[in-house]
Amino acid sequence: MRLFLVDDHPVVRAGLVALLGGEDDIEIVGEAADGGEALRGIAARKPDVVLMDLQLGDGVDGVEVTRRIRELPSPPRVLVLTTYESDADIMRAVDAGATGYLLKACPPEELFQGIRAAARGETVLSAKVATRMIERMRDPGSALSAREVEILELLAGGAGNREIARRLFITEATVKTHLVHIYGKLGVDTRTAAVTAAVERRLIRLL
Amino acid sequence: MRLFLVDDHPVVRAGLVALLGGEDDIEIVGEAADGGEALRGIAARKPDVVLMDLQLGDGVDGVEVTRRIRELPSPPRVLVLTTYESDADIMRAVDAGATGYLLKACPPEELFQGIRAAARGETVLSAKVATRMIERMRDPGSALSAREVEILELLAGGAGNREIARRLFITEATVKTHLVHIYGKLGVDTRTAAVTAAVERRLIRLL
DNA sequence: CGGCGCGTCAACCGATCGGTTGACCGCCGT
DNA sequence: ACGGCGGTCAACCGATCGGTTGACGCGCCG
Repeated sequence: MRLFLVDDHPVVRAGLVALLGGEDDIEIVGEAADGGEALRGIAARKPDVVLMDLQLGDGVDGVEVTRRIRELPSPPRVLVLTTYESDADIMRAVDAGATGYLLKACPPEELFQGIRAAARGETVLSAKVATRMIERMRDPGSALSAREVEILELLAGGAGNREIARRLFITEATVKTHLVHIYGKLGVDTRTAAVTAAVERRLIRLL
Repeated sequence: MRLFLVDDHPVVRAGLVALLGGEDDIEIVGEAADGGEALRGIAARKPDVVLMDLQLGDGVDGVEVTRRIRELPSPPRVLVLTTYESDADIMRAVDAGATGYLLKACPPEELFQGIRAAARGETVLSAKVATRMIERMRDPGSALSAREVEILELLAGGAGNREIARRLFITEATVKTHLVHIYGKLGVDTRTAAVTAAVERRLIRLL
């Protein structure tokens, strides 16, 4: 099987090469440190599976690169191998066409099996990632409404209830009602915690 | 020179072993995936330099492990090798006694030279980290103190003044004093705005 | 030596926030 | 047509926060 590596850390690429060198059925046909290199290399080397990090450093998002790869003619499977397990990252990666989602902290054997499974077209998730997903399924009510996200964005800017009310043309009372709902859905109990929780889940974006 | 690796990712450890295997003057005498393993291993193997990741996964902070290592009798140098370059991480690591701070994204050659420099007791910083530090120096007025950053991090977690006080073993009054200073330096006037401002300036990192 | 910045603490005040209860309206799906 | 959900508003209370003033000890640097 032909494998292509995309990771901005030389150390990680070297580690994958070293680890996978012992697996006879896996051949590493190329590496890339950023999105452009990845797309060019993959078009040229025609791998079966791409191992993709989501944090590519140069500001490029691995999710976008994944999407572009999947738009190629007869595209390879893309297996995400990254550090974090935020549900937003997982959802976005799957949405972009990723075949699986593994964590860098997983034991090497899980990685080997995951790559082989991905090559067969199977969906593969790290244990921690899988539990996260089903927890999310179980409570679909935790999705924030558009209005609540709007409130959250102003919240992140440091606005007080009064200012949020003014900017959204509603009363302070309504803002407080929304906040209580947001707290409930995010599992927090202060405005500041709500902001960080929302950022972690990529519900809102800073800057 | 005797080197010890601390990183919770098997892939990264394998990568370091592979990369450093080509350097004749560097011998890897041990590895650890978490804080406890690290302290036991280092006490037993007596390395000259420890390569330390700050994100150790099991909830343990690499900074704390670094501090403990430096409290050992005739401690090894600790060279931090991690993914991020937030001011908070850098300052806390240096404060804990780290000899240097390198980024995983740095070219291997920089890593090799860094390890050798650390063994000689020199302070070594990645280029990006160094620029960050001098930018800080140029405008000391707006630079937050280590203590203030510590407060900011708890703030970002949604902690109230009381909880911050409890966790830092100081009184609520002191926390409020710090907050006023932080507001002044960041040019904001609420706690939530302080968090977003700090994140944007990469003074702290979420998650 | 004398500042100066940092970190610590105290007491106080008004403003704001967190949380609750209860209510009304409009839209959507069964 | 009815129920459910999202969005709106109100009034209330205790808890917390924001901001101020004033104070003390410490280490660093000129």
